[in-house]
Amino acid sequence: MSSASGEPPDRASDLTARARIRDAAVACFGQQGFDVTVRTIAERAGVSAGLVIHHFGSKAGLRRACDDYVVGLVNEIKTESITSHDSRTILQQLSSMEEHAPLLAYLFRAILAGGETATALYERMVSDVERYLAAGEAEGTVRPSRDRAKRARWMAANATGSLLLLVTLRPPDGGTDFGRVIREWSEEYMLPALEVYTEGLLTERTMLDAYLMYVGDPPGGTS
Amino acid sequence: MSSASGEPPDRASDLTARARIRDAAVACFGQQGFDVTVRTIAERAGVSAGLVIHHFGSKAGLRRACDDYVVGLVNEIKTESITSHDSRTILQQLSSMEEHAPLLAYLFRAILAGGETATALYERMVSDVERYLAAGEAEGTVRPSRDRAKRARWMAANATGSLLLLVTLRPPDGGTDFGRVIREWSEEYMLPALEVYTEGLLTERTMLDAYLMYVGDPPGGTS
DNA sequence: GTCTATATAATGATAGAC
DNA sequence: GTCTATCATTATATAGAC
Repeated sequence: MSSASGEPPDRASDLTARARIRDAAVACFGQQGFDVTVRTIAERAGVSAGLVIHHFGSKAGLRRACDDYVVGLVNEIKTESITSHDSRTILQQLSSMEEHAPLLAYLFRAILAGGETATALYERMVSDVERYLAAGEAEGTVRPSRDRAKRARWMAANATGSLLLLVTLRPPDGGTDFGRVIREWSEEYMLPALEVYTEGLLTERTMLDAYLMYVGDPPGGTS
Repeated sequence: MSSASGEPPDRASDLTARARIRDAAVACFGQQGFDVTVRTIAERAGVSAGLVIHHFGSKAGLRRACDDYVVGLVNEIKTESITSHDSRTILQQLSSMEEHAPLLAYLFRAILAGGETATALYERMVSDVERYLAAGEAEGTVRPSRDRAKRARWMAANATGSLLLLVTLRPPDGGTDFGRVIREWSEEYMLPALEVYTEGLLTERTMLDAYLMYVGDPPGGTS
């Protein structure tokens, strides 16, 4: 089913200048944000600025191509890890692999910049969290919530947002080292998070009950 | 101690074009980020672009002036609320006042953009949270943490980060309505947060104990 | 396919009239 | 103090040679 002998394999077509430009763009966008110039990207890819436009039409076109490429890669990684029954969130999965650091950086730049792709990627993270919460509840390690979807959204927002904050507040000279950021994040927030998740934060139920009352839910359940 | 009768009051000097430009800049920066053009700001202030530069030297100078102005205002509000024994975090205090929406928007844009001012403002939020945690522990409503500073940092990061996320992900056509964002934030995250804070998330201590062991702390305390 | 040279547009900043 | 007109720079995008 392959071609005639002696021919190079088909996927070598992904090593053309077009692919090199795309890879360079993902790296540049991730490290320096979407304000990088086309010239910088071209230099990194070892081509001229004109060629970049020639292949992608415009800088916006290049951005779209990068979005598609990154989303596709994330999908691949997700699929792969699902079939291997890996029960970690997409963030954990990605951050655990050093080779995916550029991907992660791009992802966070995209979220930082807003827009449709950012929303889509974030929504995927939310549903990941919800799935793992459901699994935890099923096996009895996670207390059921009155609203699992909201809890998932809250936890995803906290994780993503606090990481976002680390990325933006520490302006690492000239380029974001995502491995470092993730390490810093887990070292800094693991203890307080586990503490509150295990033992709670408040000693009284008054605030929760007051809120439940306020939104019309009877406090204490039905029993 | 005042000047001769008939003169206009001194603080009228804050209503000059310079002040109008500064106010317009704070609003524009807050709504659209720091990429807004000087011309846009000038138009909003009702003056020419040249006058903006004339008063502030450069766009960077204008940015600095806005930073100083906003930090000053935040200080005022903080001082005011401290003397009135208001026990809310700076975020809560600011968000409760509709008239401060532009301030909040600017603050978050500054954090989003990174830099010294952002770090300073964020550190202030962190120490706010730590102070309120200490007060809660003192009056017995908050469970003491093994590391209060880290807990404060974690909670501040979650609150600020999740809000940041809302701001960036919902690209409100042409300008961020911070009142709406804050309302959405509290409606969305209040229940899951209170739930976890009151009842905890995990049913077992295994993860926490394993972590404490890992970092060298004996689980379960000293008794 | 790829490069060099150039057109075009936007923006920050300057100069000088009023 | 304020405006208009203009400059200088930078960046995207185009045109045409090779």
